[in-house]
Amino acid sequence: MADGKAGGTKSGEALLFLTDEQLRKGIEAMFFAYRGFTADPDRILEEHGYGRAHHRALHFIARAPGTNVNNLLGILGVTKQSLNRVLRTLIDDGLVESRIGVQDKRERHLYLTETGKILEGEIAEVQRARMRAAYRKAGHEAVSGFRRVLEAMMDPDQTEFFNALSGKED
Amino acid sequence: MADGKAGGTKSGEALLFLTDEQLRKGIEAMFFAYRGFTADPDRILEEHGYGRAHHRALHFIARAPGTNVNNLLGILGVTKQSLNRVLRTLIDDGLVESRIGVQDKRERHLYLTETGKILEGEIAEVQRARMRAAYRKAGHEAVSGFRRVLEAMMDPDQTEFFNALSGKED
DNA sequence: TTGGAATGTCAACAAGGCTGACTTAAACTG
DNA sequence: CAGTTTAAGTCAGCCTTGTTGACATTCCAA
Repeated sequence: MADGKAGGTKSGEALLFLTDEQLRKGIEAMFFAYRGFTADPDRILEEHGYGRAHHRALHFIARAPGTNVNNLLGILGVTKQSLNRVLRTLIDDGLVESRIGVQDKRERHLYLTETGKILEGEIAEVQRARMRAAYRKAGHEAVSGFRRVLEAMMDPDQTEFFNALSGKED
Repeated sequence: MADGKAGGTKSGEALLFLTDEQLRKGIEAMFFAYRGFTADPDRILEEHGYGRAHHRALHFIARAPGTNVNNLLGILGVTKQSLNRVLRTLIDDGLVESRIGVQDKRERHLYLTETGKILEGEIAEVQRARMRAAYRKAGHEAVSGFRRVLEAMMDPDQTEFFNALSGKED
């Protein structure tokens, strides 16, 4: 409390003078934007009787086909039991296939079926569409700033997952 | 599908060439960042036996003291029954005060009590701290891009609430 | 061969969304 | 003034998605 505020130091270039008000706007922007971000997927999922948890599973299985359950648990940050319920549904509905590991037969490797790929693709497309539109509205010079702030906001372990998923090149 | 890709056109300045891969990274960044964004508040809330729903109510009451229930419903995008449960708890616990309207006695105007202000302030501070740190890490030129993309991602009605809450000046 | 890891399953529970139905009080309107 | 609409609250019940705890199975590795 006693620290910020006054810019006793040098330049003004590297130092950010962020009022609580500016920070609060950023916070509220995150809140409202996240709602928009999930709105389109939610609509499609609802038609199929699924929720966000199903989407998250589909997304990351699509992203890393053959991933095992433990890895998925780490990424999603939920309990085994919670994920299992969702996964069970997706497997029973024929959207996800669970193959027993070859080297380690305890592990189950997860893949999307053709049906699974269709639904995942449909959802991914509306989500990309919104992202595309947002980038376009904001201007391309906004994109890198957006991404940099988001990455800086993650917890370190989340950042690891994020980077591990990245296809290296951006 | 047949359109994007090839940059047949002029410059390259105004046009964005966004691969699905780049969009996907933005999507995943949103996912992981939002988790970071809520992590600190969640911790504090848990100590008090509250959840995110309580935080959202506290936040917007703090932001717009004297707001009525209907307005809050609009901002939060939940049902009356859902909000009521949370509000009931906060009122019973003495964090929120509900005053009958003067002009319109049907309305209830909501205010934080001193206790409510303390908890809200505590949560707001850790959230601002993370936002501040993220801005600092990302560099100040990233901030405006971040904000512009988020605003562009909102649904129009959410944008309205967002702007209505803003103290005009940024 | 035994300990531990990975997975799955059952049961129970809680938070926080939802819908629908209904009440009360106040305000508005013809 | 009567009737309708609006704001809020409440009751009951449902769903998703998170949580714990207990326990079985499988199978790798020391």
